[in-house]
Amino acid sequence: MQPMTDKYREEAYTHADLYCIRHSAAHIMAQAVLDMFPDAKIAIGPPIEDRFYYDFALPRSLTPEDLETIEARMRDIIAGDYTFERRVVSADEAAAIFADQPFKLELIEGLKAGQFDENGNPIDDAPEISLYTQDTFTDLYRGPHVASTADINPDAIKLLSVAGAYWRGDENNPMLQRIYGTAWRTAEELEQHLWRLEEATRRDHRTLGKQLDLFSTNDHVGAGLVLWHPKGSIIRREIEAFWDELHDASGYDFVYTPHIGKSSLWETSGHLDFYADSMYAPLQMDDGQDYYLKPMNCPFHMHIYNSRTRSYRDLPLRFAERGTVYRFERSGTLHGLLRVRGFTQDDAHHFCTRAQMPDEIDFALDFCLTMLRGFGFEDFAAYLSTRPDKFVGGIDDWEQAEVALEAALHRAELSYEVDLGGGAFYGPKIDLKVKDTLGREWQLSTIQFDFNLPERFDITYTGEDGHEHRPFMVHRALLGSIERFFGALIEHYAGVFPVWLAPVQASVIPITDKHVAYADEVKKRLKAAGIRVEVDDSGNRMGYKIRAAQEQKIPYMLVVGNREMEDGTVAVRLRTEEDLGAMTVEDFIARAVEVIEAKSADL
RNA sequence: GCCAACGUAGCUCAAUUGGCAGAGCAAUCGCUUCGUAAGCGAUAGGUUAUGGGUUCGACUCCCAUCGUUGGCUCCA
Repeated sequence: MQPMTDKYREEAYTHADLYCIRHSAAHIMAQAVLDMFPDAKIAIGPPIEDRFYYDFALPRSLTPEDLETIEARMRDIIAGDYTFERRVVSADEAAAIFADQPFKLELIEGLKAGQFDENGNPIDDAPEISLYTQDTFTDLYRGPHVASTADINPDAIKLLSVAGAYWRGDENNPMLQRIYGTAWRTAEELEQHLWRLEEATRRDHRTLGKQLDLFSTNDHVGAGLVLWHPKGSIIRREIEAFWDELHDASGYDFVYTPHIGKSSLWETSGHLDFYADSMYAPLQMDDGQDYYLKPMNCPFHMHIYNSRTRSYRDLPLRFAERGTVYRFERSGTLHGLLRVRGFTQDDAHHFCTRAQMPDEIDFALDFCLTMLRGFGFEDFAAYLSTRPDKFVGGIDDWEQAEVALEAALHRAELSYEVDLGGGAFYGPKIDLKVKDTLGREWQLSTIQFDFNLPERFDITYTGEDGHEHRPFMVHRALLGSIERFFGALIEHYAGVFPVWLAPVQASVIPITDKHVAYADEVKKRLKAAGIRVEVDDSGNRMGYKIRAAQEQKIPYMLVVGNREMEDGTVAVRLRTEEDLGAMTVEDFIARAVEVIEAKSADL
């Protein structure tokens, strides 16, 4: 279980040929853009995961047609078989070469001072300045490149999109135009990559949410505020029922707290100091008080803790709540269910003594994995974030907490990356991401120490020694937000939910109107067994009804005609297109109930 | 918030240079009563996101607002 840092990852990629291919492709693209816009100012153009980009300041906005032109020009340059020639120069020489390229001059200054490299990443030492030239284009780059432009496969490159990006990632800087492209060794690899992109589109939870009638948002309600439709709500209720069941079995106390609280509460918690910008504006009432919609549940839980004296005998104490919180996220950041303004955190706060703390973390991580595995996620990526430069609390507490987090990761046999100094100012944390069937990572769970709020709310317990002590407090969210989790779940399953989550589990399909009464009878019996079932009594033919059920990804289609009516059976067709033939209603119920109770992925 | 694109029927999309807003699916009503992914016909459905402007005339051009999308920034 080796920790793998970002730096290590980047190193590994640097030496791979795809890194060279993409970086070289970026340079070729920059040359193509300069051919088209001789006055263009070029910024940076690094390879990134699966792709590359280059940023430009251009006299006008690029259009999708421009991308085609640029791509065609890139193929010409590739066909030209121009060598990538490396040259080491002094900073002054470099400055002379890039005299009319202000972004490059800034980078050269950075290289000279040893502040950041040619991609704008922070570095320690001043490296030598090397240039690469192909044909008419020269760029700053440490290397390596492919030998010649002809080493790029013209059938394995594609420009993907154009987007705005701030120079050096700082929103106070000018906005540049960024062209994203992708480059691979072979046309097959490119094809595969494009297929993955299409597959991601096919699984898009926003599209599926509409098709399956799961949820919507609405101009009249407000951006980032989700309406859960009946079918989406069924899934949510199943998620929540499972969540309740596990929490009940694991020593949690359930709590409920209000949606708003007085300004003084958020002053005490510090939220108004740090996060006022992303909180909804206050409700100003006649009592002279300002009330705020809650951006977090913690302050309320603090007050529940503080509502009486606590003994070490009470600890560990675990308050759990699915609390709906509101954050006024910047408009440009909203995205389907994944980034919204009103969402339900599956929150819990653990309070424990110093001695209990390591076990408490073990417990929290185990619990987390149990829950996520229950939803069919098997592949996890863990991230440990440690103490930043600015922090509150004692260094000893931080160190013990970090040790406990790391030990829990080892015990759970999770590989993880360490983000040194990446923790929040109030405590170190573990973030857990799940990988879906396409290998994409979804940030869901977090287990996070807090050395700030216990202090601010002055929470204590009476120890064995009769004195007051400060408990350790841990925030913990497993699914993160129910909305975001739902989005991830939709995409993970591509809307083809396991039976226990499927909004409609069985569709009874009468072949003609004569069979509707029997279909209703079947429905009644299935319903009594707790199966979510509907009868398709539309005037359509059987084939049409099957198609309709198939499109709604309903797991079981129960066809009933004369034969079934006489025998008291149903003809079972699965959404996998497998035909199980006729079986008695009791047999079907037994099978379905077993699958549902086991939360099985199979039908 | 920033850059860019977009917003037409419940859904997916058309509509020539500014000149009568249309199709498929879904819905409704008929006909059909059918054996494992779309039977036939008819009807209805619109202040073209909202508000303003230019014009004889605006879905089309301009401005503002709201929303969506791709990114950037942010994400307690």
